[in-house]
Amino acid sequence: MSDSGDAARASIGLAVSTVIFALRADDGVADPAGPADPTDPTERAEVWLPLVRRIREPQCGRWALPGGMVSVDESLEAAARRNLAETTHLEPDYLEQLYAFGDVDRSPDRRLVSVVYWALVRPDEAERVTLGENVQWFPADALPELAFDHNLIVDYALWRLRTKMEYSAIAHAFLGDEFTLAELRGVYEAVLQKPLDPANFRRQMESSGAIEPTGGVVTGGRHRPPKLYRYAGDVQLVDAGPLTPRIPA
Amino acid sequence: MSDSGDAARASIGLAVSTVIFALRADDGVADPAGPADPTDPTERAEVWLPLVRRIREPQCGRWALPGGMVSVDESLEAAARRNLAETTHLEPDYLEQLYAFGDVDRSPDRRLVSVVYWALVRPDEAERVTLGENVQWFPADALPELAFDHNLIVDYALWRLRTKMEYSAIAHAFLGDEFTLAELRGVYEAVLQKPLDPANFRRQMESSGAIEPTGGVVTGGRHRPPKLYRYAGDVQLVDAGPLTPRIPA
DNA sequence: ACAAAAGTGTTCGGGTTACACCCATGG
DNA sequence: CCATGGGTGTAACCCGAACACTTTTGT
Repeated sequence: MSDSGDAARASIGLAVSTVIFALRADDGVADPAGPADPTDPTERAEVWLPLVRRIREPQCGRWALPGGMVSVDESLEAAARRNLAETTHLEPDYLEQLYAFGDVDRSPDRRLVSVVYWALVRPDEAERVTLGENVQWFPADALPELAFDHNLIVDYALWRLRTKMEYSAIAHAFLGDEFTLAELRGVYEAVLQKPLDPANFRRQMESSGAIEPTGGVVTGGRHRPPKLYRYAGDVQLVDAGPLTPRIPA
Repeated sequence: MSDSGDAARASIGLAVSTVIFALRADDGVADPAGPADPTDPTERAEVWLPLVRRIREPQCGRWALPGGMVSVDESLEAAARRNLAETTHLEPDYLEQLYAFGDVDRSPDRRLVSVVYWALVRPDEAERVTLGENVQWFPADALPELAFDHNLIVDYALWRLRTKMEYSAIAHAFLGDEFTLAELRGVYEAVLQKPLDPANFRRQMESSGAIEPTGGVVTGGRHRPPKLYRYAGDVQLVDAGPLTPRIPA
């Protein structure tokens, strides 16, 4: 944090990028008759993310994480949100810093340091992403070769998502205000890629105090109507940065 | 990660800082009138860190984290190591990125983004720190008012240290190659600030597979000679950055 | 022999896992 | 009445906390 220093005069570019995760059913483009609703998170959902195609050198044509340079008058998170809105029209509820990537040779052009964020968005938010030649969704586990070190970055973000899902309450960022336990369990199963026991899952969630019943139910299914839940306000997200309130000792 | 952009031309300063942790006995130098009661069973080692005094504006005279600007030809971690060596002569074994701090108003001077690292050093390494008017050790839990947002940064680093101590194997970074279980337990007790049951601690460590006996013992104490241990090579540090090998699914 | 710390054994209780079983609804 | 998922009950198991107890040294 000391100022000046000769070496600093040659400027280092400062950029932000964001790994955006959403849950989508594997609708299978090769199977257009497929009945699956891509917005239904309960139907064997998977983790997807939107990428943008680079339209200039270097790495022109390659898919890359959305991002851009940081302005002098905006914070890192503000820069991430601005770039997200500009490139994908997304305004995620959950946005957390992931890591600062700063290897000397990570960009073949000029020296660039990228502070990378990761975001979680709900299906209805994901709908708003303007698709086209330049923006498209990809399944997180089967990405093409991306620009720069972005494959490494996505892998790291995926690891963080899965690790954090096990001890934190971030799953609700994929859901709306009200949800059934089956939907919540579907989020966990999609991210962790393994089936969970419905009975034990219910008890763990209820005893954690993270959720509370709204009183409503969902009718229309060919079975007993499930209760609706909402997240309790005092949910601890744990380590969403230095400003997160800590659990008292 | 896109290039150019008008807003980027006004340069943003990129700095690195490091929070260095070491364990020291509270010798009570700062409190000569009442050095802790030697019979007090709660007395144990504490977490200390070295700070440097700023010798120019802004915030001249205030204590601050060691750090400096990043050169165009060095990675972020290399910049952290270089600044550490220059200001404190430390070359820590354990060095991990903590967070990138980039609020617009965090430095009253010009716009500065700091990528902060945290390091753990052994007592023999800590000895090498050149003390004087400009460098001094402070107990982590009783810091003076530091420059800029460095109090916030240290608090966050402390939280990370204590959180990670509970699920990772970073404690060995405070110790030499060989150590007794009492010494290892002392590290945990100092960082977590609570006594641990020696019997259960032994079993947890032995069953974890993180340590293995060297065969040697320590003679000279007025008691049964304790066995010496070393860390097994395959210790998982967990989330020391994107390049850390992940636990297989 | 005694003190002190190393090291072992055992019990207890809370939490997780596995799975049997009942409930409510649409067809 | 049956199929389907929602929801409850329960026994087995695992693991950490607590603590009594034995071992081995120096004085």
